[in-house]
Amino acid sequence: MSRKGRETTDTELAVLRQLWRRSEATIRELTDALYPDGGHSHYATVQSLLDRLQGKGFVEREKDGRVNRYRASVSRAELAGRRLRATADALFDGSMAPLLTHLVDHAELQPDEISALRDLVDQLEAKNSRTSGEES
Amino acid sequence: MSRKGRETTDTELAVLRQLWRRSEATIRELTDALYPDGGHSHYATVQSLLDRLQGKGFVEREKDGRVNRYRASVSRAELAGRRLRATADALFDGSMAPLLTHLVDHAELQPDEISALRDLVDQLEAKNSRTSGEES
DNA sequence: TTGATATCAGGCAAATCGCCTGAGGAGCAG
DNA sequence: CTGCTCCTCAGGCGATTTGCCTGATATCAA
Repeated sequence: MSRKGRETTDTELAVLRQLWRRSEATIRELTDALYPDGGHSHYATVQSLLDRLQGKGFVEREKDGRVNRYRASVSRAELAGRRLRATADALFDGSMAPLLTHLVDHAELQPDEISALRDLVDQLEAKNSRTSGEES
Repeated sequence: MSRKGRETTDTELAVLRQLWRRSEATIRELTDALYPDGGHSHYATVQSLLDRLQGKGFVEREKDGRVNRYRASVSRAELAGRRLRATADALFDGSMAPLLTHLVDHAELQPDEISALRDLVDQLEAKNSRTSGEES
């Protein structure tokens, strides 16, 4: 126990972002993307970030010849889910409903997003009425 | 800029929680609630937490005779909004919609919560069609 | 060999966090 | 007054985190 700080820091997240859009990358590629003029030290910085991400289980490493290839082992959506749950736990005793309400009120959705949301609610309602009173 | 760590730590949040349910409290009351067997040192700990919360603008202090009375100057919902926005910024370039979708899919809502959500969507749709194409 | 590159081990300064000590002031009982 | 209790404030401490960096080693090609 004792994850003290955040789950991921901003710089770690910057690395993850790159991995998400590439699905796989070497340290060199990541360094070039994040620090276009970076030298040896920035390379090592990225490596540190990757090490820590790996320690947190957010990144996987695979040797490809002489170089290491990294890929994200957690998706953007998963991370979002973790953060949402963390927020719900911290502020609403684990209940997600207040977050939902807040989002609907403040998300400034586009019309198409609203109708997409409506569809989701419809599906949810249908599924729920079908399985009401039964276990999964 | 550069808020490095979290916006509030867990212990700071514990203090805030107490303030939310009391609306006002002295350090003594907070200490008794958070550290039932706490002595002078825990008292000072709570004071430190309050100082930092005040520095972040989350708490206000008011002298009442000899003692200080503290109250939260940020609501639970506001803090939730901040965290949601931070998550949206970090993971979805500021867009709230993906969070909403994720929640609807994973929050395991109760039937009454679903219908409440439907009502919210209805209102949103109505308001949106009324003001479409105009500024506020 | 020389040079470029990749990897690892380890460390560093700054900041944060939770906690704590110590000094001093105000109030009250004896 | 002398104690005693309670509150406040200033300041610091050790542990940890964070982003960055140095230096050494290994592997390849020219």
